[in-house]
Amino acid sequence: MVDVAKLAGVSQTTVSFILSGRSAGDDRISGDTRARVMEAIAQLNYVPNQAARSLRKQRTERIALFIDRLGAPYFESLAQSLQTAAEQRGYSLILLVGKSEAQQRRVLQTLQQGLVDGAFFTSLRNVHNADLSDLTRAGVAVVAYSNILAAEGVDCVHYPGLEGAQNAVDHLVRKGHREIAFVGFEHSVDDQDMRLQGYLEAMHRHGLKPDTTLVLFEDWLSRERIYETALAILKRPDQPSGIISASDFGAICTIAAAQDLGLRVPQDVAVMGFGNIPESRFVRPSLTTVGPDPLDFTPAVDMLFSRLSGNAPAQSRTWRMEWKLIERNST
Amino acid sequence: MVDVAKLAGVSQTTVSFILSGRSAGDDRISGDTRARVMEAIAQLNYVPNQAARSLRKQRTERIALFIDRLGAPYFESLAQSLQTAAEQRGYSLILLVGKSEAQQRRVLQTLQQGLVDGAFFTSLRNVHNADLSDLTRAGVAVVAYSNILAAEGVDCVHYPGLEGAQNAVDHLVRKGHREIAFVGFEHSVDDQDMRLQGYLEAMHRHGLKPDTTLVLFEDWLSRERIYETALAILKRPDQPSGIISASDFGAICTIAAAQDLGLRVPQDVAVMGFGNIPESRFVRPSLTTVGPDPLDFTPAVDMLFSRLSGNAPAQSRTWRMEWKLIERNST
DNA sequence: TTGTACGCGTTATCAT
DNA sequence: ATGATAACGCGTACAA
Repeated sequence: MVDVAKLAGVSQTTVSFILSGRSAGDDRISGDTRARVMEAIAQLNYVPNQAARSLRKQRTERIALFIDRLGAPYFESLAQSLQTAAEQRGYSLILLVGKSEAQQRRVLQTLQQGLVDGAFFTSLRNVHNADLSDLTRAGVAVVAYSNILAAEGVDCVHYPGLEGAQNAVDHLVRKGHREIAFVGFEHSVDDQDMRLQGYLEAMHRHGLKPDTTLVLFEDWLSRERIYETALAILKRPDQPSGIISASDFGAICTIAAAQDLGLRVPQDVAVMGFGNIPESRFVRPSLTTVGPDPLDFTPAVDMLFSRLSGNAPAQSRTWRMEWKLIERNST
Repeated sequence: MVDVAKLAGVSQTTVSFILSGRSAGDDRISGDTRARVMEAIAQLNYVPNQAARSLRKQRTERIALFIDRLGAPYFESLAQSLQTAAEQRGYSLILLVGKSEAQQRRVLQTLQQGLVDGAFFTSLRNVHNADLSDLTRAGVAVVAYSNILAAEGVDCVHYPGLEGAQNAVDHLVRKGHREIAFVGFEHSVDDQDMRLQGYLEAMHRHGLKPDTTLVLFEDWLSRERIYETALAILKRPDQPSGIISASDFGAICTIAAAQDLGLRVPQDVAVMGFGNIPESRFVRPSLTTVGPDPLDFTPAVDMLFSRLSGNAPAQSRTWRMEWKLIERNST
């Protein structure tokens, strides 16, 4: 910046003023000076240094979206919404990925160190209330996609896992099924997801015997593992006639397993999933699923930016997503 | 840091020394002082400020992976490799997403402003040689996944799109097909991808008439659009008996379109894709595809880190990926 | 309309 | 074994 100033024959202050944009509607800098400075900037290929700017302004003008894996389409539209909203407000979006506990803790630490002004957490196993409080205390705006996380000043997105699973069971019962299996994943002590509970309650209500298989959360990420699990279930003597998979991902692998055993879907076994991911419309048979439709995260994004601009209440707010049962050809 | 120093009764310099880890094998700091400082840090919940550290050290100890969309599984394992390698070396990984030209340019700018020390570019339409040169000039280590990008000091990952497409055609011809269509996407002037060229050359070699449909690059991201495109092709009077889709994504939608028209895959129409994404194994029929197997990006990751540590040659290096034809049940 | 001077929170050099 | 001091590059209150 000093070099630019020197070349333009002005002081560094003037350059800074021009770049900070505060001179935009201002009458501070003369058109002539301005032109000379811009010229010098172009000539020297100058770009302001973010670290210095952040240090001085005490904000980064960046936000982060924290996910546990790439390649999961459910949060793709959230990322899009966040990025669009961020750009409109002069922020930029970065994505942070953490799968293992160690990775997630490392990411939390970089967040603490002031990497961004605001962060959006998707449902992550190793992030706890205390972590979120630490962040808000450090002045970071936080929104979390979770049914159980709760911390002062942290806004939450809730999702109807309980009701969704109940609807799924009701749907299959309506279709005449009585042996309905549930394939989900093990949660930690706290069952934040509630899909398993919804399944159990609905089965009980219908007087049906529950039949649950829970894979490890880590394995939930692996198509191979779910395929094998489905295969095992479908080979049992008491083979169910309906399978509810806790994710569309899993449901698709389950359909593959069924077909490989010579079973027709939905005639011999009905399969449904959760999430309404784009893929669910383009597998054959297309997948009956419980999920958002359309997938619009705007309210959640707005919560984050209202916190960033400081006009959000001190207490937490909640936005509850809606999930519908979308009937297609797999049930 | 001053607060910590005060509480521990030492100078700020000492605290810095302890935190920078330089005292590790050193006899500089006495065990006693060290303990007092750590105690104070814990008590005050102190975390060092990244912006200040970056400003002073002139490096961020961060690297970035630049992709054009979430939810595309092809680069998931690259992200994993990068993150693992980064953590081993004390770096952290952030993901940058840019789909539209405007977004990609904005991301390039934040990169220029010193967001990271090194960046890995996946094949992006609006990033050009000049952009990469600008970055290297700014001291950023750059590796690019691209067949045509080339800039001094930028390492590249090449992929065999040409040969891959030729193999695809050969495979279908061997299976007895003569009407083979290619569904790809429009590239900019420069055809960096080479899959179209490979298809054309192989068709010519076999004395077959090419039949290509190119969707807009933007539409390539949309399953709906590719589904419709496939539908249109399969409804033509001169319906092809084999379709090569430039991505597994597209191939899966093509299979759906075929099945919706009552066509059996592969008996009535054979379909194949590119990429060998995990999903390709778990759709039914499973997908014949041309792609890496296993998907191992280690050499590319090593190139980036050797640049970061400064022991890389000034000129560019190249690593050429291998793609195999993986025959499954869709052909 | 422009310039001077200071501080943001670190690390690094040097002196003690 | 520890401390004083000077940058790193920028934004802004205040003076001119």
